[in-house]
Amino acid sequence: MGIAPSSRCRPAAQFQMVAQAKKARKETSLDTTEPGPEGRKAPTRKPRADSVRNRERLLDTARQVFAAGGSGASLEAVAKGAGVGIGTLYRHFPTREALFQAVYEREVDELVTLAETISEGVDAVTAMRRWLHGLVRMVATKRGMLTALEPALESSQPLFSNSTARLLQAAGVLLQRGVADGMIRDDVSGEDMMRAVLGICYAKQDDGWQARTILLLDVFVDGLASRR
Amino acid sequence: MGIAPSSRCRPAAQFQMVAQAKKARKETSLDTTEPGPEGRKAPTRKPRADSVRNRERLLDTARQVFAAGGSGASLEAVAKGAGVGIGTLYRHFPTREALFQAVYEREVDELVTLAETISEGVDAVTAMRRWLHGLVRMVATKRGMLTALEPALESSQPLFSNSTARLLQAAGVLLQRGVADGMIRDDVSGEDMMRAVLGICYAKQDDGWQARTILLLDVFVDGLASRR
DNA sequence: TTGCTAAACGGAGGGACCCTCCGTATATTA
DNA sequence: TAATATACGGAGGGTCCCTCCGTTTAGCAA
Repeated sequence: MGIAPSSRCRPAAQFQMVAQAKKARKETSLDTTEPGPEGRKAPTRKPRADSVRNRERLLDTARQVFAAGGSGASLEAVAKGAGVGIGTLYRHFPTREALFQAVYEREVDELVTLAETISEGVDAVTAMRRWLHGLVRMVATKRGMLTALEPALESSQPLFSNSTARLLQAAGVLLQRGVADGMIRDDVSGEDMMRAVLGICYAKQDDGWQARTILLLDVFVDGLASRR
Repeated sequence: MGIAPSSRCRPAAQFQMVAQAKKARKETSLDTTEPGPEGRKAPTRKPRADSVRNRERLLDTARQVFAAGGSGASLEAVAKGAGVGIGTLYRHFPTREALFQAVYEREVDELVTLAETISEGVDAVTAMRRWLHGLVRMVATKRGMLTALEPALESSQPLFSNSTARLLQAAGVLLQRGVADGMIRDDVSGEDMMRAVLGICYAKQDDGWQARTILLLDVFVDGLASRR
């Protein structure tokens, strides 16, 4: 019910999370090509098949559950939907954030790809505008996406996740193009911009939502493009 | 954790709230000069002293608790802090929102007053810029304020609260001045603007927060001021 | 003052979730 | 096939939500 679909908060849990966040890390980055900084002692076993399968199921289910119910959706519902115990869910994704991150990594990928392809043969401001329109369209389609992008703005994590960094960088590149051409002011960073953009995207998605949001983003881009 | 300090959501509670929202109304508007549309039958009793006192205490405590912990803060903490039972809290403020609304009505008052006084003798765009800077300063001071303003963007309520309406109107008036002078585009409503502005104000409040936010709002205002 | 009674109080209680812990089950490997 | 490193599941303790109802008390009239 918050400003996003149902979204937000999670009362006092955050205090425990602080303590917990550390021992998380490990399992989350299962796919980052990281053969191990320390030379593995034993020639580690192959990961168990059921583990891999469950992880996949959890991700699939989480995607659906979050899309339907916002980030506030129950983790227990995700576990049940995936047909695994709650313990299994927590083992794979020690924090709520870890799960989000894993689920929506792909969404971010789409955005990054879009940023790369969209700027072909148009001026920087137009490219920026198109990218943001694309972003709105994607957010409109998959309501969970905003939730996923939210952590991109969290400065709490010491060094943000891979996909966050890539997202911010994609924004930064688009900005830079404009700056280089003298079409966009140079005092706004990719992070700044994404904060404003995602902020504008929040809010209840009622009828005219998409059109209004695009208008507001255009206004913002106009502001970016106004030299002063 | 959310984008706001701790903020947001309230898992599944919202379902019950739907059913509950109706019987709320009444007590909340205790101070709106409303002598009663229907002629009172019996010459109603004077409200009990303890009731008035408790209501006041709850508001005071809630102000502090929300400021410290965001809107996600426990209502039970508020009740305990005020030295009353949880039941008493719920009798006075049947929904979480009712409590917010009552607590922050005054904050909105400040904003509205600011909007009225700030536009003395300056052009419309400058007035708008100053008002937004003032808003950021206020948000920075009282962290709970954003939480309070959030419902301003909820289109869920059939007709929004009094203070919400006044806030949006204040924004609208500032906009109109600029439109009349031809300095501000005419296709953005007060509601649109507040959505963008409050959206931009969200996000973790880390060190450079205030300065960055002001920059982003300036960019937005530049966008508003660019005729096209 | 004293009683009466409407109004207000408080907190137990049933639910939903959160996250942890640990005994049990099983996929890999030898 | 046996040994064992891994993974599984869910009970359990905790927080918070909101409702319900027996108890207390402030206003008012006698």
